[in-house]
Amino acid sequence: MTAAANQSGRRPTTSRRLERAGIRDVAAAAGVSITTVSDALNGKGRLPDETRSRVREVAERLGYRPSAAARTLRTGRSGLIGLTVTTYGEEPFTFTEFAYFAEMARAATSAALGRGYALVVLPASSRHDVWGNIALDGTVVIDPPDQDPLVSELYRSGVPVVSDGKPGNCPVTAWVDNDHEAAVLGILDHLSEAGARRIGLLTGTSTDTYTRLSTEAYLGWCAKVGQEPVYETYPAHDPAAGAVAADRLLARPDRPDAVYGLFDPNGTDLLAAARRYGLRVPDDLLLVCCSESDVYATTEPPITTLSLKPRKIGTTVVNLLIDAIEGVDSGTGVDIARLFPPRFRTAGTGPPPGTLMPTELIVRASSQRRSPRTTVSPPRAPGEV
Amino acid sequence: MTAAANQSGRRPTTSRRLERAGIRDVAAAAGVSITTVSDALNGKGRLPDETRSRVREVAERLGYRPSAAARTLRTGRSGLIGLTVTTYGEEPFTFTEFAYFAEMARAATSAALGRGYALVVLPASSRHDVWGNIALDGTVVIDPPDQDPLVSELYRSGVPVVSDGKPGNCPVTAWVDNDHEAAVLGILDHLSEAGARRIGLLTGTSTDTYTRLSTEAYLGWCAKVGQEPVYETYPAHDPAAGAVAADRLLARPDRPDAVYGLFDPNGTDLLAAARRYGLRVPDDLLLVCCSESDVYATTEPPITTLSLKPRKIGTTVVNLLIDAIEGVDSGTGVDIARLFPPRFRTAGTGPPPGTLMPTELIVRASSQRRSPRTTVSPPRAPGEV
DNA sequence: CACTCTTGGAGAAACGTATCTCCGGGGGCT
DNA sequence: AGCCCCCGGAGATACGTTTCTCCAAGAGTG
Repeated sequence: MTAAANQSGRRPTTSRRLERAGIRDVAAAAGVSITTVSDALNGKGRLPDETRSRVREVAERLGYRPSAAARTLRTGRSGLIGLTVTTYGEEPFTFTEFAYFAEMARAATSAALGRGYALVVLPASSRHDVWGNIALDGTVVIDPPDQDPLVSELYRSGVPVVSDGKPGNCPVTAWVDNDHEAAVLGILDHLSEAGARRIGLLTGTSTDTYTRLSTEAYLGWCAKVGQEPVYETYPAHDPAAGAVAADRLLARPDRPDAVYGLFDPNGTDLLAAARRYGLRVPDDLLLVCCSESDVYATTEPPITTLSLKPRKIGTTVVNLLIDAIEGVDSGTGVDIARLFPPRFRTAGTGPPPGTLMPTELIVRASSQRRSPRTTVSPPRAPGEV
Repeated sequence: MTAAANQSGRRPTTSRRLERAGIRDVAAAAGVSITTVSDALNGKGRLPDETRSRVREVAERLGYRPSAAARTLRTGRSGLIGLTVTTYGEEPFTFTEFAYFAEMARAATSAALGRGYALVVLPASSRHDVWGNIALDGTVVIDPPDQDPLVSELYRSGVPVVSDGKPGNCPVTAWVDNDHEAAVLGILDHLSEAGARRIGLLTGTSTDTYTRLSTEAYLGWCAKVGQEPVYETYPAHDPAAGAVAADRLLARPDRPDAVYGLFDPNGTDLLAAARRYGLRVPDDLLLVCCSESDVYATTEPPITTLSLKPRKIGTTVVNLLIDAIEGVDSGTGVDIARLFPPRFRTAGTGPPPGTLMPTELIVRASSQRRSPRTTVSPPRAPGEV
C-alpha cells in the first residue's frame, strides 16, 4: 500500500455526496499525516510553528470541524454535564422552585460554559433510554430524594454527581447547600426583634432536605423559646394549595402575629389571606417568605424575603463537578479515592465533602413593625456557617 | 484466531481496572455474536424471542449500558438538540424575555424528551469551541438577528435549524412565530373600545423581529386611524432602563391615556410611573403589557397582559425540528430538497416554511375603563392568523 | 431426490479521532 | 570517527457501536 493510497483514505468506490471534511482530508491536503494534523490542531506533540500554522490554515480552508462523537469516543469525555431536577408532575421542572431553579440553572450554564462544558437538562423522571443515550461527563442533581435510584446508578457507573441540597442516602461526589437551619433561626430572631410574639410557619409536606431542615429548625426554635408551634403544611408542588394553606394558617384560633413562608408564592398568598381577614401588614402581621423573585420589592407593602442565592449555588455546584471530572481523569487514578469515596471501602472514610453557602435576608417593610428607619440590617450575619 | 479468542475481545494483556461491560462482554457471556446482541437489544434483525430475551437478560445482569459516543459516531445521531438564545450581555439568557424564555425552554424540553431527545442550552455568544465540541442533531434558535453567522454556519454544515421568531436573512429549515401584527392591532382595538383616545407604546431599541413587527404594526395603526404616534424606546435588555422610559412616556406633554408595553417588566414600571404622576389605573390610564408572568393577576389593579403562548411555541418548534431531523435521515435523501431548501438551487423555491401561532389577550381591570362586568372577552379572536 | 426459501446468526467493515510507539536523520560531543 | 540525543513526524491501533453481507442448515416443494 502506497503512502498516497493510505493517506487518501478508505473511500474505495462509494464517493458519498457532500461529505464533510475529515481529519484525513486535511492531512492529505496539507501533505502531512493524520497524527500531525491532530497534534497541530490540539496544540500537542512537538511541531514547529510553521507546520502548525500551515495545518491550521488548511483545516480552516476546508472548513474542517472535528467530529465531537469521535472525539468523545476516543477520549471518553463529552464536555456535557447533566442538570437534573426532581420532578413532581409531568413537567420537567417543578413549579414551586421555579425562580430558584431558573436562576440556578442560568448560573450553572454560565459557569459550565466558562469552563468549556455545556449543560443538558434532564428531568429525573425521564425515560431511562434518554439517560443512556447521552454521554455525560458528570451530573448536577437538584435536591435528590433519599435513596434516589438514578443518582445511585450514575454514581455506580462512575459518573461524578454533585448535588444541590444535602443528599440523604445517595452517594454523591460532593454537595452544596444553604445552611437552612441558620437561615430559619435568623428569620425567627429577626421577627422576634420586630416584636413578634407568636411566629407561624407555612411549610410543605414533601420530604426534601430544604423542607425538612427548615421545619426542624423551626420546631427546635419553638421548643427552645417555649412557643407552641403554629404551622400549616401543604403540597408545595401544587400552585393552588398554597393559598388555601395560607388561609388556614390565618384562620386558626391561635393565629400567629408573624409568619414565615418557605416557598416562593407564599408571600403573595399570605398577603391576600391577610387582606381577607382584615389584617394589616406589618402592623397586625409580620411577613417573611423565601423567594428569589423581586416582585416582592414592589408589593404593597414590600415583603421581606430570604434569598438562597441560587446563582452562587449553581456556580459552586458546577465548579465542584468539573473539578471532580477533570481531577479524576487527569491523574493516574490516585485522585479517585479522594473524589469518589469508594463503596467497597469500609466506613470511616467520611461523608462526601459538602459546602454550606450563605443565605441573604432582604429586609423590607413587611417585617418591621414601625417606621422603617433602617432598611437593611440582617439580625444575624448571613454568611455564618 | 479462534472464535473464542475473537469473541473474548482484544484485551490482550492490559486488564484495565473496573472496566464497564461492553457489547463484546455481553456477547461472550450470552454465547452469541456481537451482531446478535446489537439486534436483540435494538429490536432489529430476525431473532426468535427466546434469543432476544436471553440476550437482554444477560445484558441486564452485566449492567450493560451502550456507549452513547460510539452509537453517535456510528449512526450520526446524538439525540441532542441545541437551544440557543441571542444574548445581549454576558449572561446566557436575556433578562427581558426571561419568563418567556423559561416557559418556552420548559415546553421545549418536555417536547424533546417526549420524542427521545434532550436539550442542551447554548448561548449564541459562547465560544466557538463549545459549539464544535458537541454533536448536535439540530438546533432551535430564539429570535436570530439578521445575518446571524452562527445560524448560517449551522445551516451550511447540514444541521437543521428551526427558529422561534421569523428570521431575517438567516437560512433556516423552518420557523415559528406569533402573528405580532395581529396581536398589536387587537390590543389597540381593545384599548380604543375601552375609551382610549391616544394610545402610547413602550418599545425597545433592538432590531429583533418581535420589536420591529410590533412597532411597525403600531405605527401603521396610528397612520390608519390618524393618531400621532406616542412612544418611547429603550434598550430592553437593561432592566433599569424600562422604568426610566415609562417615566418619560408619562411625562410627555402629549401624555397618552393608554399604553401598551412590549416587555414583561413594563406593567410594573408603568404602574409605578402612573402612581408618581398621580394617574389612576384604569381611570386615567389604560394599561396593557406583554408578559407571561402571572404576577399581573394580583397587582393593584390587575393588569391586562398579552401572552405569546411560549409553551405552544416551544412545543411546535421542537416538533418541527425533530421532524426535519428524522425526515432527512430516514429517507433516501429525497426529503432533503423539501426540508432543506438548497442554497444551490435558484430562487423560486420560496422561503422556509413558517408557522404563525396565536397569542392570547388576558383582559384584566387595567384595560377596562369602568365596572369590569365582563372580565374575559378578547375583542378580537386570538387564534386569528 | 434436487431445488429453493426461510430462519438464525456470524464476520467484518466502517464511523473519525487521539495517542502510543517507533524511526530516520542531523548535529553536537567525546 | 563514532555515539547519543533530540527534532519532526509517520504508522497503526483502539474507542464501542451499527449494519451490510454472507452462510449454514433445515423445511418445504415439485
